[in-house]
Amino acid sequence: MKVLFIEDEPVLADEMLGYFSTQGYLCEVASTFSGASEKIANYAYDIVVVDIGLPDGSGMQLIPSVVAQSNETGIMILSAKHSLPDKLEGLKLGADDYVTKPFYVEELNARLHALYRRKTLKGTHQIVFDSFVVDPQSKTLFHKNKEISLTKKEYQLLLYFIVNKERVVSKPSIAEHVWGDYADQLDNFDAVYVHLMNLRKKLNKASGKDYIKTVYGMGYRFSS
Amino acid sequence: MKVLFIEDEPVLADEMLGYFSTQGYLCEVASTFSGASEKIANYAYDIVVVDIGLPDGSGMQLIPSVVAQSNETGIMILSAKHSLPDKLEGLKLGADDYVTKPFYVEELNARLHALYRRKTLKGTHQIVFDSFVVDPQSKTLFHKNKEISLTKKEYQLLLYFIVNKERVVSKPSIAEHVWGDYADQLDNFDAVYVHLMNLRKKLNKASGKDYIKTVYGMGYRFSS
DNA sequence: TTAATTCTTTAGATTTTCTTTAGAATCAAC
DNA sequence: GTTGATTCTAAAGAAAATCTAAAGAATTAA
Repeated sequence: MKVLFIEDEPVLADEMLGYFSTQGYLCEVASTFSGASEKIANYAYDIVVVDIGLPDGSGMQLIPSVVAQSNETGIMILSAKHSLPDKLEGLKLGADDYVTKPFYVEELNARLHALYRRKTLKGTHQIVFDSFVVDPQSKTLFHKNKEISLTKKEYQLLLYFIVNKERVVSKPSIAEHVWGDYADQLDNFDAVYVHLMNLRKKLNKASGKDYIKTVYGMGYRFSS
Repeated sequence: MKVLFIEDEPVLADEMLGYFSTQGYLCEVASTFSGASEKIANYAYDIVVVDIGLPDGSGMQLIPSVVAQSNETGIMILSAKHSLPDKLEGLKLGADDYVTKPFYVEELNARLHALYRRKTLKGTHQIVFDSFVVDPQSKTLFHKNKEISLTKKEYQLLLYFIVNKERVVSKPSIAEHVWGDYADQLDNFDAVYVHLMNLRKKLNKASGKDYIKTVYGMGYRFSS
């Protein structure tokens, strides 16, 4: 689970980072409004924990941008006890829950867990391109209501192509994003080739169209 | 919505009663452990709000009896700020959420609303899929009026599949939801496998159909 | 045109994941 | 406590996915 903590108090930020890292969360911290904005715009998080009181702006204003980015991301508000109107306002803006400062990290942990569970149950957000539909929930691909079974690697490849639609992506960057840290262990790009071709064939077979075009010497471009 | 407030402080009890009555709730108050026990045993509530600190016993001990009475009833704990262990204990016993004293009634209101929504989603009466019927009350499964005996784990598995019908659920999420906090203690997923296969066989034997399909590398999908 | 590079395709080896079975440990009812 | 049912562990075999390798095709650059 990937969590972004937006908190300007270094002591509290450190405590949360320390605790939740050991709990197996993938943690990131932003200490300013602008820093948080940038992270929200560029990365996807399962949960964003936002402190309302920030030095350079109200965390409240961050909530809509999180919602806009992905409504699968859970939003947890941290706020001082006496600012109830803030909390209610936050919930209205799309936050899912809030915890009052001061609090025990264990309590926040319990709430984050509950929030995550609730969120993962929902999220029927689907990605559409041409006559294809990708359902991230079930990690399946449909073409005109017919399911096209993809292997894990093929699915990840497809997602990376969709994210970079109409752009040329190089093999090294594909390797890095689909294979992650283990990309170096691949002696060559044979595996990339093979999975790419398999995905290409499946898409072609279902639709009769070539979605993945080769850009010789550069990489591949996915376009509809 | 019918709510039982278990609270011994008259001032707070009055405040809640006054506020929630105007909000259109059907409210009842119990100020002692014994009084609360009696009400729980004899009436059905949508939500029970229970204060942990009561003069003649811990509200904690009331939780199991509420759960036993009906697992459709939502349970909200009220507790002092410094009694975190109590709260966690309460959640383990089956409570759904908690609010720390002191609190604003608006906050409690927001939480009760959220809790109610969550609870009513869960479906109460009987769950039907194909020629199967699940009766959550008695926790039994029927196929064309013939009872199919399920073990506890198999029943929980089935329920989790039904909730996530037509979606792929991963083994880790199955482990988390069926085995709960103890999921980590399972060294591997052998147990998940075994119970899953047993359930699959029972469903298949009764109906001749395969309801649980394997999605290689992803998990399983339950579909009718 | 030719050589070098990059890409495609295929087949089989390797690894991972799933199924099945059997028996040990645990739990619950008597 | 004893018994029976349930749950968990372990291990072996099956199935699927992934990777490797190698040969042929396409593209580019000299």
